[in-house]
Amino acid sequence: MLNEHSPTVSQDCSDCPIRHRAVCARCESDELERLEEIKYYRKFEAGSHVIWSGDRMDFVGSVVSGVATLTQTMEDGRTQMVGLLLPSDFVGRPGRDGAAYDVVATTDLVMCCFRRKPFESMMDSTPHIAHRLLEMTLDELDAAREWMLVLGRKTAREKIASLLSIVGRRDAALHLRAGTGSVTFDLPLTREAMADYLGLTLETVSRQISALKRDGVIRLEGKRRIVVPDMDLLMEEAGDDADGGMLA
Amino acid sequence: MLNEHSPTVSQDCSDCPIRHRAVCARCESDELERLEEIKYYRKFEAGSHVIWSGDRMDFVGSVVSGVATLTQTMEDGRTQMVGLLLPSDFVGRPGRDGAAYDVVATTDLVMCCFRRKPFESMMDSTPHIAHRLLEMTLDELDAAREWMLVLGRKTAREKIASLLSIVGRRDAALHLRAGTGSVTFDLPLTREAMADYLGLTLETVSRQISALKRDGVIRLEGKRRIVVPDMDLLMEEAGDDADGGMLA
DNA sequence: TACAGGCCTTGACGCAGATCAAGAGAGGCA
DNA sequence: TGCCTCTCTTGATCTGCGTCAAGGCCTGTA
Repeated sequence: MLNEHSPTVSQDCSDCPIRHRAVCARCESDELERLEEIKYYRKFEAGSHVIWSGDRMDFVGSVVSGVATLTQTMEDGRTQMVGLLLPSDFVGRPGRDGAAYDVVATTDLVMCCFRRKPFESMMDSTPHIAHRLLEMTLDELDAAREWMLVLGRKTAREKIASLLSIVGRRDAALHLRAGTGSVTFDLPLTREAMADYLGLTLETVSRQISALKRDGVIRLEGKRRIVVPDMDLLMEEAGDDADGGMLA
Repeated sequence: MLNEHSPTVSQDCSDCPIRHRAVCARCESDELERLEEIKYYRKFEAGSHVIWSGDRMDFVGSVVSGVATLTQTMEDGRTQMVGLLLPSDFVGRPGRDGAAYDVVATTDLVMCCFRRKPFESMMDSTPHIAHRLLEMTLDELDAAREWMLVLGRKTAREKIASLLSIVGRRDAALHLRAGTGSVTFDLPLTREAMADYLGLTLETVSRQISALKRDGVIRLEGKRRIVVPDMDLLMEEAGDDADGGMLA
């Protein structure tokens, strides 16, 4: 839309990195062929808007690579992130014309898109897609509720630890590594974006990250790469039970 | 379960008060007949648990009348409400064995229940149910995200106003009254439950309600009945645009 | 080499809301 | 009638985080 530099990319579903986690995960090969006919790839540069809140939304799609955020903004400028979109996450709401939130690429982003109307009719005809979408939506609802606990009841330190543990676990799951012991991952968010996620100010985020570093809970390699020597310790700092939250 | 006084109630779907809003809203009469065969009513007394977090969940269902809450509790006792279940709302997660949250009746409650397994197979065979459930889940996700903004970025006064405006609008929608001008409704929550919903303490809730009363934004008839002389004013106090949130 | 613009860190101070504490209503029950 | 319990209100004080402000680091540009 706004971004003129959105070349399309051509790729085959069979070697798609999110083939088994995205909305198409349950599709049989014939269903996949039909999807393949209506899909197209779009690239977004870091910082660009994928969707503007209130705009008409004529496509839905999956994040293939990169990270995007879902944010709400109040009239006076206060903003709250309400979703963090990582590879395999679904964007868009079938059955609704307008977008309810801003979607912004925080890194370079590749999305696998479908025009909304054809996708909606495919949903009606192929239960595997509708079923998978329901499952993913229920997972997102769980994640949102987990986040309500973070926003409503956790301290600033616990909030930071919660964010790191969630991203760490998602990253571990994506790369099929164990979600315990030492974990290293990129956190592709500015301090301000983290603050918007956690309902904090960027100064408080900075202070608490420094404190966790000082206490040996995390190490930084550069500004954005996080090393967690002991994932269990981090989760304890997050105030979660040892068996963690309910992210898929 | 815990409540020994759970007599079943017999009722016909055709004069069910939530017939056109619940998970069965889209069902044709033959589908309704099949649902009617596997449904049963349960009553819960105010204060009793409908479901305990972590327990095996062998039924799903709809709230027919009354109010229930969905809450999470941390090990040290901090609790956050993550859902407010009003008539027509769906309880339970098809495809998952264990309950993720506590469900507690805050008033006397009537639920229309289905055993989980039969319901799941009906979902597979009747797309109207699965489709409606997806739609309701997407609405709930929107409501949860709306609530994340409330929890993360709003002041105590705005939080109270937001809660009142959401319950007021839901109540107006249920009784098919206009959602503007003067509105009166029951708020069947204790100050503590409101605090758990809003990420506040009960003292702050009490103080802010007194302040809104003092400023003429609301009036109380008894402790639980709220009169909102001007719904637009309340929504302004909530920090929402005049056209409000996105609750269905 | 110098300068500008992002992004991040750290310090000082203030305030919204938490905490601690006391007491008032309003049933329910003997 | 009196007592108990549950819920709510209000006051006094404390504190975690926000706000304001200054400066450091890194990258890109000339």
